[in-house]
Amino acid sequence: MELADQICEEKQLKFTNLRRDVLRMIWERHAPQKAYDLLDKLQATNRSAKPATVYRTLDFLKENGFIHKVKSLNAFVGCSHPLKHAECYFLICDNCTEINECCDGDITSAINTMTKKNRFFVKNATVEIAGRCNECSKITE
Amino acid sequence: MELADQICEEKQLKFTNLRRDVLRMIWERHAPQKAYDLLDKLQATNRSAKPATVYRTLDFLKENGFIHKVKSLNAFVGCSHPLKHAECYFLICDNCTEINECCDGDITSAINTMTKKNRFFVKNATVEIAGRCNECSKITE
DNA sequence: TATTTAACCGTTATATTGTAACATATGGTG
DNA sequence: CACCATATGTTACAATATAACGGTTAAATA
Repeated sequence: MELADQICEEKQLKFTNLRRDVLRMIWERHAPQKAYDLLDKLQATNRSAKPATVYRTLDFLKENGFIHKVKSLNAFVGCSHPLKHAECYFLICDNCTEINECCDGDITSAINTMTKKNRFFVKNATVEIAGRCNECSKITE
Repeated sequence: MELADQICEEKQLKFTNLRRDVLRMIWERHAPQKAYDLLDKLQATNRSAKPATVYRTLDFLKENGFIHKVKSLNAFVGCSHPLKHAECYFLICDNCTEINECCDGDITSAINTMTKKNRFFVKNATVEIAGRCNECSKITE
C-alpha cells in the first residue's frame, strides 16, 4: 500500500479514496476476488457503489500495474511488484483457491524464444497454472 | 474432423449431429469464436438451439480434447492434436484475431521446473500470449 | 422382445460478468 | 472566478454462463 502511494505520487496519479479502498480490499485476501464480491464490500460503506464503479476502479488499478486479472477465474489479485509488472505467472490451487505470483525468468525466456521462432511480437503473456498447492495435495482427493 | 470421428469411435463417445455441427463451425474459422456467435449460426438450421445447447456441446468438446477455451477472449478454438491436448499454448494476434496453437517443450519444461521448485502439482497450464503476428506487425500501429 | 437405464437434448428461467452513455462533482490552472 | 480535465454517480443494458427439470432416444440387459 505504501508502495502504491509512492508510485502514484511519482506518476502523478490520483490515488483517490475509492481506489485506495478497493486496492486495500484486494490485498485483504490472498485469493483472487470477484468484481461483484468487491462491489458488495464497497456497498457496505459506500451506498452509491455500482458495477461501473468497481470496474472503472479495477481498470485504473490494472492499467497502473497494482493488480492483475486472473482470466481463468474472472477475478482479481494484487500485484506484489508493480514496478516490474510484466513477467508474472500464477500458481492457482483449485482446492484452497490461494494464488501465488511467480516471476520465472526461464519461462519468460522460453516464451521469448518460442515467439521469436514464430515471428510473433509479444505484448502480454498470460500464464495461469492450475493444480494443487503442497498443503492441499496431501489432504483431499 | 475425421480424426474426431476416429477418436469418438475408439473412446465410445457419442458424436452426435449437434456436436459434429458445432465442431465443424469452430473449424470453419481460424479465429476463436464466441459461444453466442456459434449459437446464432446454430439457430440458422436448428431453431430450438438455446444457450444451454451450445454450452453443453462446448463442454463435451472441451472435455474430450477437441477444442480449447481461450480464457483471455472467452472464446473457443479447435485443438489441432486432440491426442496430446495438454501442452498447448496460444499466440493471439490482437489485430487480425488469428490464433496459433503452439506446443513448445521448452515452455513446458520451464513450467515443470518452476512448479516443482514451488512444490505445486500442475493439473492444467493456461498460456495465452497476446501481441502481433508477423503480418500485422508490419501494417497498423 | 420388453424393460431398464443412462445419456442427450429441449426448455424455461435466472445468475454472473461487464459496458455504454450521460449527468454531476471535484480539484487544479489560467 | 471561470475553465477544463478527470473522477464519480446513475441508469440502463449487453454479454457470458448455469441450474433445474422433463422428455426423448438409444444402447444394454434380462
